Amino acid sequence: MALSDFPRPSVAVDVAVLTVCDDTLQVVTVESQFGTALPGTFLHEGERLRDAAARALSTKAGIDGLDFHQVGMFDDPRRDDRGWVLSMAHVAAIAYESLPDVGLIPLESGFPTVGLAFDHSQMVALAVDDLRRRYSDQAEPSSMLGEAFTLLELRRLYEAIFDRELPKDTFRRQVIDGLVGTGETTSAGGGRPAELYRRKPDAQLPRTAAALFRGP
Amino acid sequence: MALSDFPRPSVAVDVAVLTVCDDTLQVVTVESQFGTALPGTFLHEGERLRDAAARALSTKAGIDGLDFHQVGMFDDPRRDDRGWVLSMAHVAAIAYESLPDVGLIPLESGFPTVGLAFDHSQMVALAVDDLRRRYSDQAEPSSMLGEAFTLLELRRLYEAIFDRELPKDTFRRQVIDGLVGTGETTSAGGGRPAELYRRKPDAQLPRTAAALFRGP
DNA sequence: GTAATAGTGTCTTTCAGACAGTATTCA
DNA sequence: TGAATACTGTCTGAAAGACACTATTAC
Repeated sequence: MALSDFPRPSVAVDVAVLTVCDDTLQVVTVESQFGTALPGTFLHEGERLRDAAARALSTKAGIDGLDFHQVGMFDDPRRDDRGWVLSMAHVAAIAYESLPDVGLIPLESGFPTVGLAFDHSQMVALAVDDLRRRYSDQAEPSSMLGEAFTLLELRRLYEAIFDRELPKDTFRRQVIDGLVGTGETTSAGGGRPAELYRRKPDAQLPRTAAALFRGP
Repeated sequence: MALSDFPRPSVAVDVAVLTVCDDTLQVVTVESQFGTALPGTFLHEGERLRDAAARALSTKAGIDGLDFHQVGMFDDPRRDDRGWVLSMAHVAAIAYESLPDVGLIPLESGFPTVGLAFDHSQMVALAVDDLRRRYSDQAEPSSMLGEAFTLLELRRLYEAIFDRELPKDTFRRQVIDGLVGTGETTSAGGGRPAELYRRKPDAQLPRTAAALFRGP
C-alpha cells in the first residue's frame, strides 16, 4: 500500500512559554504580521515537533534549553487564512530571571488579558491547565525558580500558578518531602535566614496536594 | 507570506477504544497487514482530527457515536516505514454491551499484554492515563456503563479502570454527589434491590477522590 | 428461616488548617 | 532591644477508612 494520496496539511507548532513576574503568571509573546502571537514555526521535513518548538523559540524569542509538553493539536481547517494548517500547541516554563527581553502578557485566572492572534488564547488556557497539573504532581518540575530556592519563593510561585493564597504551614508539609535541603541558607529576606532547597528528582507530591493548590 | 514551501507530512489518527470486560480494562484492536493495531486512518483534506477518528472507528470496527480526546501526537520520523507520517493518538470509551464483534486485548496495569504494531502500545498507555484522569474528575464521564447503573456496577468499573480494589462505603461517599438517583431499582444482584443512578452533568468529584482511586 | 446484596450509622485515626510559640538574623 | 522573617509544636474540626449494623429482596 502506498502512502496516502490525499493532500497533506501544513503542520506548525506554537509555544506558550510561561513565567512568573510580579506574582502573576505571564506568557511570552512575539509581534508578527498577524498581531501579538505565540512564537511558532512550520515543521521542517523529518523534524520532530519538540525540535521545531525549540527552533521557533530560539529564533523568534532568543530562548533556549527548555522542555516542551504537547497540550493539543489545533485543527480547525479555517484557523489560518493562508491555508490548511494544523498546529500543535506546546507549553514550557522558565524563570523570569532567565528571560531575554521579550513581550509578556499577564494571565487572569489562566486566560490572557488581551486577545492573541489565531487561536493562541485557547492554546494558553490549555497550557496553564497542563502546567497546573504537573505542578500538582511534583514540586517545581519545570525550573521556574533558580537552581535552589526558599520555601517562601516556592510558595509565592505556587500562589501565582494557581492564582490563590496558600497557608504557609500546610504548604510546607505538602511539599517538603518533594525537596532536598542544601545545607545553605540565604538571608535575602531580612529576617532569619531561610534554608535553600532543590527539587528531589522523581519525588511525587502527596495526592492531597492538588486539593490544597486548587482550592475548594 | 505564502504558505510553507516545505514538504508536508502525512497526518493520521489512531484510536484507543477502551472498555471493561471481565473486570479488566481492554482495548479494541483490528487486524491489518502490519499486525494487530489500533483502528486508524489518514486525515482527509479539510477534515478535523476527531472526524477522522470517528470515520476510522466506523469503517474499521463498526463503532459509532463516541467522544474522542487527543492524548498525544506521535512524530518520530521513522515510526512508519511507508514514509513521514505523524499520528494523533485518541482515546474513547464504550460500554462492553455496545461493542460489535471486534478484537479486544486486555491491559495489565495500563499496558497491553501483547505488543501492538507501530507505537500503538505507547498510545494505549497514554490513553489509559487520560481515561484515569477524567474518571478522577467526574463520575463516569464517558458512558462506559449503560444509561443508568447501580453503585456496585460503578465501583466495579472504577476498580477495573484503576486496577485496584475500592472500599464500598468510602467509594459511595466520594461519588454520590456526582450522581442523581432515578427512583428506580434493580434486583438483578439477587439481594436487596439497588437504586439506579445516572451521572449528574457537570458535577465535579471532590479533589480527594483521585487520592482514593489511585491509592497510596 | 438463610443467603445475598444495599445502604448507613458510628468509631477511630489521621490530617488539613489555624494559631501561636520559638529561633535566628539585621538595624 | 525590636522588627522581621523562618520554622515548628499543638489544638481542633473534619473526614477517610474500617466496622458493623439495619434493610430488602430471593430462595
